[in-house]
Amino acid sequence: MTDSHPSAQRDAEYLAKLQDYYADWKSIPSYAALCDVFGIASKSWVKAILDRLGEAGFLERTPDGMWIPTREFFARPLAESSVPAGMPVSVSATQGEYYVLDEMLVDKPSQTTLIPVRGDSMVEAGIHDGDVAVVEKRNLANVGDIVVAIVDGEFTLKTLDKERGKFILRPQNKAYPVIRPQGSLEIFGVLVGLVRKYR
Amino acid sequence: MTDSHPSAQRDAEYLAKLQDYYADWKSIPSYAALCDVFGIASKSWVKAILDRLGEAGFLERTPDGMWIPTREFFARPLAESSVPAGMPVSVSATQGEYYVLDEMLVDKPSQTTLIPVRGDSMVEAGIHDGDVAVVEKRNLANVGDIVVAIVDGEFTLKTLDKERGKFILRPQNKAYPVIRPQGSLEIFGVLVGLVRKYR
DNA sequence: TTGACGCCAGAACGTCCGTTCTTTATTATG
DNA sequence: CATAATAAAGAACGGACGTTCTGGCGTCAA
Repeated sequence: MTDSHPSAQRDAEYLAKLQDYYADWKSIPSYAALCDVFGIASKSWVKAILDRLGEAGFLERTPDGMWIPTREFFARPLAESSVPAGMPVSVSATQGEYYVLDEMLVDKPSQTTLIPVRGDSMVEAGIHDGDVAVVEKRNLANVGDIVVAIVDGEFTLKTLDKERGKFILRPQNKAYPVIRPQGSLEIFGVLVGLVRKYR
Repeated sequence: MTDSHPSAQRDAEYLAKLQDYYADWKSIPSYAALCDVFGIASKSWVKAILDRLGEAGFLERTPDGMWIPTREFFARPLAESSVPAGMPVSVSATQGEYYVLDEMLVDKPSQTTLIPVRGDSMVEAGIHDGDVAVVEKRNLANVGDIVVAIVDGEFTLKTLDKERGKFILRPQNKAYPVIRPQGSLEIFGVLVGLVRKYR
């Protein structure tokens, strides 16, 4: 392992402040503005901090010299269930499991779309009204997949099943009927992820 | 409706180029660099373009005068459920939709962590074994929030409730008992989002 | 044919920015 | 107590940046 700077913990605080700032403004400001963000008074020290964060892999520079965030900048720790309350999360200790939510859920960005879920026909699969479905667009699916099908010109989210050699759409709520499409069944895509926002 | 400028079509091209640039570099460069991006030679015209994109709602300025993208800038294909069967949904894959999910679920990156859910004590709230909880770390929560509490040195995900003036942790599964902590209750964080990955 | 306007280039200017260097306070180390 | 490393402040400077103003085209209507 290469040298881990002695300023690792402090840099983690600075990184946290920068991440929060970026979440608000989607840009990395000037050194002068970063003085306020970091709560320090000298531009040269800000530069030193950014240089270290750059070496640590959280920031890059464009050919013009502008600071930009890297993929690591957006990653978040995936906790083990046994993590104690302390929570240091030092900069150099990044080799744990980190995840970017989009990368986790989206394999093929160009073929993935987000569809809000309406209704409660899939509650028994844990899919509620207001959830957002992450759907990979393709027209082939396997029995057991949850698919977005087009029935009567409307999207519908159901489990794909087979009955006497024909495809059917099975809701996960006993109050809803099984859909047995006459003729062909048009599949828009396959559910690959689900996202819910609280509050 | 206000006046729609005559330069609308050209501005759309400029916007597209800027979106592509932003997807690559995650920043909006200086006017001089934008001359190259847009393929024009005068900074003043770049400023005029950005001013119009700002008026159109695609860009904002920070208090320091720096240009930043707005939510409109990241227009992504969030389909309406009533969309008919045609479905182009061919938004170019180059757009900044890469970090949209993160942005949607995470307000304060530095205080947000991902915790895998184990067990089925919250199934009736649509939270299943294997889901990933997006948790904002703080020790204050309101009654009704779903919180990550620390009980016997282990994380547990429960709904926070109050009973006879004391906080209790209520599972959303009739097979599990309500937890009535003696003494104080240590709250690790509040559930702000949920993510599930299929297959 | 003449303005009026959209589109763009170029120059001028003051200010702010990033860099580097020097200096100071604080903390470890022995 | 001495020494060094760390953490930060501050000044100085050249250049880049954003802004504004002026001017040159092309085009379309009057």
